[in-house]
Amino acid sequence: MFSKTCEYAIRAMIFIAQKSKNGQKVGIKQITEGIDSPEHFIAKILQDLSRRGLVQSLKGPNGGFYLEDSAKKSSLFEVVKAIDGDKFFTGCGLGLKNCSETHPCPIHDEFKKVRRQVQDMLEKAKLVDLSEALENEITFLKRK
Amino acid sequence: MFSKTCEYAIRAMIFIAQKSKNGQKVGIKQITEGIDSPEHFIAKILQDLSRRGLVQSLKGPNGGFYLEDSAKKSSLFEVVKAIDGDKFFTGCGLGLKNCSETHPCPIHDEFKKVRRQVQDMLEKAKLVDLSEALENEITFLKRK
DNA sequence: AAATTAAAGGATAAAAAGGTATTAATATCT
DNA sequence: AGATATTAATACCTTTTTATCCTTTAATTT
Repeated sequence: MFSKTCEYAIRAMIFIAQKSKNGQKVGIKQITEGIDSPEHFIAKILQDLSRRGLVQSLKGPNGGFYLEDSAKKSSLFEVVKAIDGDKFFTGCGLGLKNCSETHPCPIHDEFKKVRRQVQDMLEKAKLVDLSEALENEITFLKRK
Repeated sequence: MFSKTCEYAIRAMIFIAQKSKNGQKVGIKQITEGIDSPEHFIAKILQDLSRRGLVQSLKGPNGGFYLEDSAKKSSLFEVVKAIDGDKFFTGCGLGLKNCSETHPCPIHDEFKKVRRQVQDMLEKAKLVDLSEALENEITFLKRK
């Protein structure tokens, strides 16, 4: 469903959300450790998300990644769009260029329903809430 | 959602279903033409599906691909599983190895719902029905 | 000034997508 | 029956995209 890059991005964002309470920041190494991902790869992904303003960062000692309050309110939908683009949410399920309402592909209507549901699910998934569930150990990103 | 290979596979299978009425067969070139796909690539995909018994083929003059009655009843779910595997339908949405009911990832439950819906949609999508809609020009695989 | 940490850019590896050439099977035509 | 034409199967090669790694630079604190 998502690219590997996107899976890492989602995991990292939820992790950062969890760790960045009252102004705390979290470094690449901790993130790598916390979500079990390749260090340099996640660094590059976060640079990307940082440029787009989805995550904040600070260099230097005690620097790291963190989320402003406004960023904590963002949803997985924004993360997914930033990394994987919106092809899934707007394009044809069978990859046809000229698929449309008036010229639909064989799975046009059904696919539309499904992707609407995916989008709903992602929009409802706010980083604040996800990180809270993580904090309360209702959900997990790593082996116990 | 699906790999490009899988998109081609689905398009090809629906096209073959449409063309293989009363024992007729359809060659690679026609398929390529009919679904707008790279010739040799689709050939390779069909070999794969043929080995798995999802499509039938015959070499030689007037040879080509066709579907037995039983194969026409198969659904897109089987096609997708044959090409992309069942990772999407069984694996974790965030790519976690050890995600489970008792140790769920942050989107575990929601993802389960979505993928259940995708599977339902694919299981209901039988090749016979899809090819009929195509025949009646209710749906399309190519530019008009 | 020194130490720390992210940013940036590129190098390498692996996987997916697409292409080429050869071989095997089958029908048709002598 | 045998030769020929046709068509899918097989094996291998190239390109493109995705994923991963490494090295250097820039910013910030102490």
